[in-house]
Amino acid sequence: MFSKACEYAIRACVQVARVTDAGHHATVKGIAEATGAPEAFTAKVLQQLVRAGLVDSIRGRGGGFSLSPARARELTLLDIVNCIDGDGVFTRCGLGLPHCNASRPCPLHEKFAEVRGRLRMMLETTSVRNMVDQLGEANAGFTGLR
Amino acid sequence: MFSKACEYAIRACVQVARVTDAGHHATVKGIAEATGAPEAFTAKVLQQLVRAGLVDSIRGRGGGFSLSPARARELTLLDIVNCIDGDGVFTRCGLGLPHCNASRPCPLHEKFAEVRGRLRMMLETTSVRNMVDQLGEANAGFTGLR
DNA sequence: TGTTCATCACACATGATAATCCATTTAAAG
DNA sequence: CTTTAAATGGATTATCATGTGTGATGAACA
Repeated sequence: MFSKACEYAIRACVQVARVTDAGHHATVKGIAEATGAPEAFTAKVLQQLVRAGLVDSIRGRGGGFSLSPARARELTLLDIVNCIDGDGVFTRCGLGLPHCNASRPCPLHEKFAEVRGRLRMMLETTSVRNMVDQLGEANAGFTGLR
Repeated sequence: MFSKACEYAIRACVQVARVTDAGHHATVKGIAEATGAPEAFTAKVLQQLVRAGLVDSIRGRGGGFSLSPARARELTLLDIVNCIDGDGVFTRCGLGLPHCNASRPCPLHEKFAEVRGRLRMMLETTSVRNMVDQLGEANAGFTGLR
């Protein structure tokens, strides 16, 4: 469905928000451990998120990544997916036909559009904050999910 | 969403059914041209479908691939997707968490399950025959869709 | 019986994604 | 001012999906 990079990005954002809530900056090392993602690759993905302005970073000792409560409330999974994977998941023809569109639909076009619309809606209405809330106290480390 | 191989497989099945309806056997060359897929790769995908028993093939001169009307009515897109891509699309965690399941769900689990269920339902209720009917007379070559 | 047209099987090549490595920059702490 | 901890950026490698090539096999036809 999504690329690995995108999956790591979503997990990372949730973890960054959690750590920010706890009053610290999140380091690549800590994020990678908590989310079960490779450290170097996580760093790459985080860079993309920072460059796009989705999360903040502070360099140097004591630095790390952060996501303010206000931003975590605004930032949706759709934003993250769009940032890493682009909008291909929502726009590309399900059968891979390059010239398929509303006016010249492939036999699956309508049904696919409906499913993808739901996916998009689901991502658009789910904020990073929602994810953190869902996690709750039970999964103290996120690690528990692995 | 699906692999290229899977997209080609679905397109190929539709074309095979069309040609069978017209009373011929479908050749790799013809299928590849009609569906706009690379010939050698199409051949490979068709082999998988044949081995799995989803379509029939006859070797030698005058041979090719066929899909009887009865089979085309039974054969669903879900069968094809399962044959080529497996069931990962429907079972894998949306965030890529290996230990995510119903009893230990990730924050997105429920919502994802709902969307994937719809996708699955959509594929399960769409037969190759349905696809051929949708195409209709207007797109005589399938090629028109490209 | 040999030529031709077709699938079949397997090896090979290419390209994109995933993952790693290393040097550089930045900033706090000692 | 040196050490240490951290992000950043570029280059490199690994893995896998995608795509190609080549020979073998089978069946019809002349």
